[in-house]
Amino acid sequence: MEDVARLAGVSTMTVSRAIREPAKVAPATRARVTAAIAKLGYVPNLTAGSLASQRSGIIAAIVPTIDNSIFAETMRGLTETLAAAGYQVLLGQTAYDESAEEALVAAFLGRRVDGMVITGVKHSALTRKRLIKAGIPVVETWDLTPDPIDMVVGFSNRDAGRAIARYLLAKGYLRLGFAGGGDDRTRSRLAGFEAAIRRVKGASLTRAMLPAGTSFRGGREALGNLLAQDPGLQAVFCSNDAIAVGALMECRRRGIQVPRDLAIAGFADLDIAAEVEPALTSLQVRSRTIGEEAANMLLARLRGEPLQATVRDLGFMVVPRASA
Amino acid sequence: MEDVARLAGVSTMTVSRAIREPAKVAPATRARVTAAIAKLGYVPNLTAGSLASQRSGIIAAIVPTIDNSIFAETMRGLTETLAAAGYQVLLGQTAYDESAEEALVAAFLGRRVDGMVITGVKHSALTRKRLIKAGIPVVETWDLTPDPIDMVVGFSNRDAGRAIARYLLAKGYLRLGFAGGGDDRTRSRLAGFEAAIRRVKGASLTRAMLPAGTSFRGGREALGNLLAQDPGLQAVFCSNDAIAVGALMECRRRGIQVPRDLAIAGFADLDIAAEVEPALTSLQVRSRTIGEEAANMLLARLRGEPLQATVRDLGFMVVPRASA
DNA sequence: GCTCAAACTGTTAGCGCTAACATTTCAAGT
DNA sequence: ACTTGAAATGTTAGCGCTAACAGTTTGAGC
Repeated sequence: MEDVARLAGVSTMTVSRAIREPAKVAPATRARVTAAIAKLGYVPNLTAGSLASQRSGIIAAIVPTIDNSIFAETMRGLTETLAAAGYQVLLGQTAYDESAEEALVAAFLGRRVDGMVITGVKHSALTRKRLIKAGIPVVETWDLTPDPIDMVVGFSNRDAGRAIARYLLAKGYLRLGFAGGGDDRTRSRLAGFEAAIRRVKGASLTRAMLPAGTSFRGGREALGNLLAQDPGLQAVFCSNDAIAVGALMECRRRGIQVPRDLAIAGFADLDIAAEVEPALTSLQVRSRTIGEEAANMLLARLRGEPLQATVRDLGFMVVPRASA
Repeated sequence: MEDVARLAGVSTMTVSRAIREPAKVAPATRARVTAAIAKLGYVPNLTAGSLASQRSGIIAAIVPTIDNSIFAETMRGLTETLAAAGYQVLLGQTAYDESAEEALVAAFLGRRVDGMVITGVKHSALTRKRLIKAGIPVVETWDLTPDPIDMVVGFSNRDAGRAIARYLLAKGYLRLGFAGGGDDRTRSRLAGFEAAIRRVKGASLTRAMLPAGTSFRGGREALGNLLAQDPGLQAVFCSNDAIAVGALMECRRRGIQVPRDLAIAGFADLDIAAEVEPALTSLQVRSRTIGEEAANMLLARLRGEPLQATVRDLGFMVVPRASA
């Protein structure tokens, strides 16, 4: 930076300003600085800048996995909205492992990120404590809780499970199955699904629990598992669309007609849901909006604006298609 | 850090050492420091540490998109291997946009990342220049070039296209189609595919180019497009499995039997390829290994070890299944 | 008890930048 | 010419940590 300053005939402070607040530097000076930067190929050291300014310009985002495109749209919404405000997103994956989450949070806080977006509302006590102590804005996503660490944007997984159950029951399916992974949000969906079924006389529930994070293959296996438990099964709710597509493919392989012999419903309404044959009934959540809203809540807090609400419910919608 | 030092009755330097090189601190001292850290909830400021040590402990990775799970396995291999060596991965997405790539590279270099992994071998002149000037280890991936910025690990997309063409031609299919996006690697695959077809008398090629980054829906549309151009088409090579699955679904919808009426082959051998019905013939690339090898090459260079080779060809394999 | 190297701990001087305040410049108003 | 205040630029003092070296302690060997 000193080299640039010398070449442009100004002080380093003016170079710093020319880069970060061009409006505060006279046009002629700015031009000289810009030319010097280009000539020397100077790349400002953001690490030093962060240390001096106490702002990193980085928002950390933690998702279980990016394999599963469920979270991809959320990340896209988040990244784009934050990028427009000059922030960069640092992405971490937990692989549905609480201790990995703990380590990630610690590492991110060590980098003095300006804010954090974290999937889910269930975290270890230590993670919660650290986040609260850090005093940075934190947005939890993809679920709801009356008691967020700081802010939360998402939808009620429990209500979503209940809605799918009611939809299937209303269609006359009574012997229902559930296939899904073991993460916290899936369990909430299952709880809602089960609660709605319990209220209907004659309705039954068969479960096939999969490891968290499974997809197509898991769906195929789960279908076999469910049919082994209850050969008279009428409809299956899969806790994500990848599992549902796997189940659909297994039906095809076994000659089971969907939805005539067995109805299948998915969750998250991924691209693929509308494209498979038969098209998949699914529960649409506003994945991208979750990311955008998380970004907006973060930005509002970073700007010091008072927040309207710390809990933001974006809802969901059952999307009926051919499969159920 | 000073608070911790005071509470433990040592200097800040000893605290620093207790954290980073515990072996160099006497067990009793270490215990006192650890206790003080726990008591105060101290989180070291890695930004300051990076500035002082001139090492960030961060490796940047740039992929076109994480939507498409093609790169997910590579990222997993990379992240896990680097994490074991104490490095963290900072992920950036370009959305197949060269100027976005340029901006990302600049931002990452500003953070003084210790190394960079970047998808593909075609980059803007400015990006190349900056990376070379930065003097950090750089690994290009998912393709090959005799002239890498620094190192490259992947496979020949051109040869891969050629291999698929030969496979289909050997099966007796002569009227071939190609569906794929407009990125550099896809173009290489197409070039190889076309070159192999040209050498066979009577063989023909019909193309449907899609925007880079399309998936299921793009595959369906491309199939319609191809059949409109050549109703007598015998086999289609899709430049990734998502497109191929889309094409497969469109066939089902149109009552086209695969592979009897039309054969379909994909690329990348994603999980889904083996699970759809009929199972998808695909070209397997060692996605995870690419990530692991990229990490190992980076680490070797960071440790100052002499490198065996700067170009690493991991090859590929045609995986015949039911669809072609 | 004494030597001496190894093991441990402390001191000093930045890393490259920016916040906060200080100073200079300059155009407009009198 | 002379004030005046806004605009432009400069100066000073760190941000929180670590490299490099200096100093101190320890214990094995004689």
